[in-house]
This record gives sequence, C-alpha cells and structure tokens, in this order.
Amino acid sequence: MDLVSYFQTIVPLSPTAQDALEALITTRSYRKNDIIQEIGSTCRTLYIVKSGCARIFYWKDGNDITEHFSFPQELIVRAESLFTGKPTSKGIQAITDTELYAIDSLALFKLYDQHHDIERLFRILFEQEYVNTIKRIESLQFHTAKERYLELLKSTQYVQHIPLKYIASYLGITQVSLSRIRADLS
Amino acid sequence: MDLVSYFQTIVPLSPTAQDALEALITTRSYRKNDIIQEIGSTCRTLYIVKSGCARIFYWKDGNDITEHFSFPQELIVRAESLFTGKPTSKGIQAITDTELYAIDSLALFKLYDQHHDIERLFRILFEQEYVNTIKRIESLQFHTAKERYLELLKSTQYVQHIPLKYIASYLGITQVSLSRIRADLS
DNA sequence: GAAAACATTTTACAAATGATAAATAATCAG
DNA sequence: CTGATTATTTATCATTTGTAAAATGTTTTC
Repeated sequence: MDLVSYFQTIVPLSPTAQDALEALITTRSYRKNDIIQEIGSTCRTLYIVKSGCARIFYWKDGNDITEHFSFPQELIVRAESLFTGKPTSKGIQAITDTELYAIDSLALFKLYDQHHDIERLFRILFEQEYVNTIKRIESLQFHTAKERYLELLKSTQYVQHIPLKYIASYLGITQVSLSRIRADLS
Repeated sequence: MDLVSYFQTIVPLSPTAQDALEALITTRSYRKNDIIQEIGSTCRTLYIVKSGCARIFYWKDGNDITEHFSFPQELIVRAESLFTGKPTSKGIQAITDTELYAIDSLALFKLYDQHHDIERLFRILFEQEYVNTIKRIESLQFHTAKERYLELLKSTQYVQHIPLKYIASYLGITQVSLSRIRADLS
C-alpha cells in the first residue's frame, strides 16, 4: 500500500494535504549493515520502513546497545533529537537490506503550519510510539529476561533475521545470558 | 505561575484559545494516599501537578508497581488509555497532599478541532513526555539499580517524600534490594 | 573452497538481585 | 500517649545475570 493511503487510515487528509505530503516522501534503499543515520548527528529526516528492518543503537562503555527495532510500516526516528533539535548519541542502522520512506523533518514541520490535518496525523503517529514505549517500560521494569525474549519472539517473524547480539542488548542482558536462556528453552 | 501562562512559554496561544483553555482548567485537591484515578478506569482527564506529587501504579503478581512519578508543573496522565480510549490496569494516586490542574480530555480534543494552536501545545507537551520515556528506557536497559537510584535522587528534591517501596518498584528492583543499595552508600 | 572474520554457545567463577522471614523503626488512629 | 499498623532494614540462602575466556559454528571474501 502507498504510504499516503496508509496515513489516510489514521487521519483523513484534504487533497492538498495529500499532495503536499506526497511531494515530501522519497524512497531510499540500504544494504544490510548500512548506517542510515550516524551516531552524533541531529535528526532531520523521519523514516518509515517500507521493507526490511532497522535498529536504533548507541555505544555505552564499549558495548553496542540496541534501543529499538523497526519493521515494515513502522516509524524509525531518533525522537529525542527530532523533538529537541539537538544531536543525539544514537544512530540508525539497516539490519537487513532495507527500503525506507523518508520525510524531511524541517519541510514537514513547515507543512504543520499550513495543514492542521498533517500536524494531527503526526501527532497521532507519535502518540502511538509513545504508548509503545510505555509498554516497553512495563516489560523492562517487571518481566524477567526470559519473559521479555519470548514476548519479542511473538511480536514479529522478523526477529529471526536479527543477530542475537542486537537482541540481547535490546532486552537489557548480555549475549551470554541470552544464549543461556535459549539453551533452557529447548 | 498561572497554568495558561506556563503554556504560553511553550507555544503562543491566540486570545480565544487562551480563554477556551482557561475555561476547561479546574483545580482539585487530594490528601496523601488518595486515589485520583482508579485502576481499571478509562482516562478522561489530564492532570498537571500544581503542588505535591503523585504516581501512576498498577498491580503485578500481587505487587504494587510504581510506573511513574510526577512533580509540580509535570503532566500526570495514563497515556495508554488517553490515546486509545481503552481502560487501563493502571491507577493514579496522591503520594503527598496534592493539588492538580485538571482538564477534561474530551472537551480538550474538541478544542483541538477549533484551535490549531491548542492541538500543537499538547502535541509538544506529549512529545516531551515521550522523550522522557525514552530516557527512562536507556536507564532501565543499561544502568545498574544503584545508578538508577542515584539518578532519581538527583532529579528532584521531592524524592525524600516518596516511600521507599514506591521507589523500589519504579527502579525495577525489590524493596530489600533498594535497602541494601542505600546501606552501601553510607 | 579455504582462510579470515564474525557470531553463538559453553564453561567457570564472581557479583547482583530475589525470596522469605525476622528485627527495628516510624507513623497513625483513638 | 500508646498500641496497632505500616515502613524499612538486616540476615540467610537460592537464583539470575555478569565477566572472561575458550570452543564451536556460520558467513564472507578472495
């Protein structure tokens, strides 16, 4: 499905809003492991996954930490930079070969002024992200690592394409620990 | 400071928007430990703390878990219910004697249609909440319990009024474990 | 296809945290 | 004020997770 059509399922958009938004959307392709946005940069582009999957990651004490995975139709944005205009110590990387829809953030924010419905659309999209993030906190706060792993497995078939080391840090545990959990399960 | 004046520091509001918003804001007082919103209810009111502090909490396996603390000038809202219209297994409780600004959510959403600037104001307020939540994930994902406790201590002086059992579950550890951490620090 | 690079599992031991119960300390209601 | 209730600390032991290093498995590159 076309991206603007998908947006229409969330908020009805006026024809001019549709056109204005359409004009901003480009498609970009990345190979497995490509860096999509560099660590330390400022977010100036919103992405939505068209195909493949990608992750938000950062370095902490010499370890590569995965903070977030995105799969088709999902946003992938370093929100703490997008909303503050400040650089972030996080980056975005393609996990598999990946196609993304890209939207320039400054151009989008200009559209907010002219098109109330576009601002509303992205308000709602980010509200949904916010709710997902709250659920993630529940999970990190009071589920065991094993429970969190099983939850992730259920969430999407794409998990099988993701290297374990990425999954381990996403779950907040070491690779060794995840390996033990997997050994226990079989 | 008056709440609408505070809002103006975030987004300029037209005089009619100011009046419309002002008309929605009421003040409510609660005594320590009062339940502000019941577990299982649907969120129909946004609150902003005027004085005191409050928490969002839920029950998990017979344990009372604190998910969030709010202090003066901060929002306290069960977002997963506000944005979905569905009931939530979370509640809101006053930790100390507390005064809240209250805004009816359905009335607010109606104002969104008439006042682009009001929708923008709350878009930005919730974007800020979203960013805070992302920071919380970083903290839960890769800081030790001791680091998370020290971080919380730094964040606000109000922490001293909060019972340890609430703090422990907020940090994702048991009360006993938090007690040990405190013993280590002195 | 073989060497090199990278990913995952296993092992052994240390440290952190959980569970339970009991001991103290602090707060509240009459 | 005093007993009752609630909150916090301490102790013990079990479990989970971390760290480091080595072994094994898989993928990539030439």
